[in-house]
Amino acid sequence: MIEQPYHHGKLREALLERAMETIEEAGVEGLSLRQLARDVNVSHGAPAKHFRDKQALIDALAMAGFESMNHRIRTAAESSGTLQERFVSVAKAYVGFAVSQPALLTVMYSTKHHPDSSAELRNTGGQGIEIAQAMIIEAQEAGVLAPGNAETLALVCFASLHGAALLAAGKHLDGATVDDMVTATTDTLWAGMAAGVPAAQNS
Amino acid sequence: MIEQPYHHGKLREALLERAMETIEEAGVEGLSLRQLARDVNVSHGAPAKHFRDKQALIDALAMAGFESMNHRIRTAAESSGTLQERFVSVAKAYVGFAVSQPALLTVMYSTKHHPDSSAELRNTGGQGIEIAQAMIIEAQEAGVLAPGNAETLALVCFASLHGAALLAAGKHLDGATVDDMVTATTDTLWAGMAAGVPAAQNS
DNA sequence: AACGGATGTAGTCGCTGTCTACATGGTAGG
DNA sequence: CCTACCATGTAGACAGCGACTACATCCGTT
Repeated sequence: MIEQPYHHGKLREALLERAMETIEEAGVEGLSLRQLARDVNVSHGAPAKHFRDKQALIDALAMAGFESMNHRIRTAAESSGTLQERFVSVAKAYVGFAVSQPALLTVMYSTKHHPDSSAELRNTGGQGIEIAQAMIIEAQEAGVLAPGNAETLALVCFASLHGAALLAAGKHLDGATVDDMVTATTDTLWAGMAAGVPAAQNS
Repeated sequence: MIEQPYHHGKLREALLERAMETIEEAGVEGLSLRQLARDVNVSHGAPAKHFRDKQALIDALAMAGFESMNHRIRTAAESSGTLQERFVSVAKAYVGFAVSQPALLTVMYSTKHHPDSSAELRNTGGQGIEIAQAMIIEAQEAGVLAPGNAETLALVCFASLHGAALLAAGKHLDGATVDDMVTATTDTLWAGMAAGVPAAQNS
């Protein structure tokens, strides 16, 4: 019989790890602090010493999710190939993350975070857009894409892929494959950005 | 003093109406059957006679949401103007709905509906895509848009606007206006669909 | 007028998040 | 060395929740 030490030692990490598993199995609303405590063999009040709130734990999950996501996006952005190929790479990285951890993505973009966490989350969550924006600017300067407001275009690309990711994560894509969906989205967006907006060009 | 009749009479509708208000004020997780019962002056067990479950009530909310949304989209699709103008109209109708009732939209696209409700919801929720698809086919036949898989393209458009809607609803658009966002998205998508996918054309 | 189903009430159960008081154990200062 | 402190864990309590049950009331049918 192994004696459990009075202090767990790495309770915070253990809670986060187990919580990650739980939300993917049962969703956020299936997450219970008490059950979580039972899962890691600790009293029901112990988690409160590391997360003042249930929401605080969820915020920490979201934060970890953004960091993991940003890492995947960044490595995809640094891949080799043409600008368009790297653009597609980033898109697939994002949607791939979303599909692999759909519940986490929902938590990350949930509206109700603690005020203090919210600022930090917003900051960390915006990095994906910045990377997309940098790629668009680079393509515009290279003449591959038509001129245009890169900030807005990056937001459009991000939003579009975000939508595709959420639909894929929620299994709302009827017949289409996730990969087909991403390819079609990036192709259409890239073609649209390459062509530019006709109305703006006529004036 | 007005005597309350023993039977409420329209309890189901009253519950749905109040629940709509509540989720927009406090989110789905802020919705409590007991509080709801108190709000409409009935006992805490009364709602169970109309919704076996809390989830059943939420499913009913989602269903009502889709019907309301479909109505808005359909009227927008029947507006006058060029195909592109009608396309933008539909997009604005969708995003407008999303922004006006963000919590409801979240509920509508939530993953965990009852199995029986799920089929009905999926059916009702797909109408928006069908409308988009019909418009794209019409534009392709008119030669305004390049040929291409209309079903996939409709899904791409829907997903993109869905993403924009969710970001807008969740206040994740930093500086950009919702209207700017929709305009930029539809412009880019339309231009992309008009140009077609170069890779496919080269072969 | 009597029956029976639909609707609402009241009580209970186990579960939850949060709060409190207390126990434990590592660590730094005298 | 030991003592005081603070972070960490335990144990108990509380109100609120969803769901279930037994019972009350109303209303349409026959």
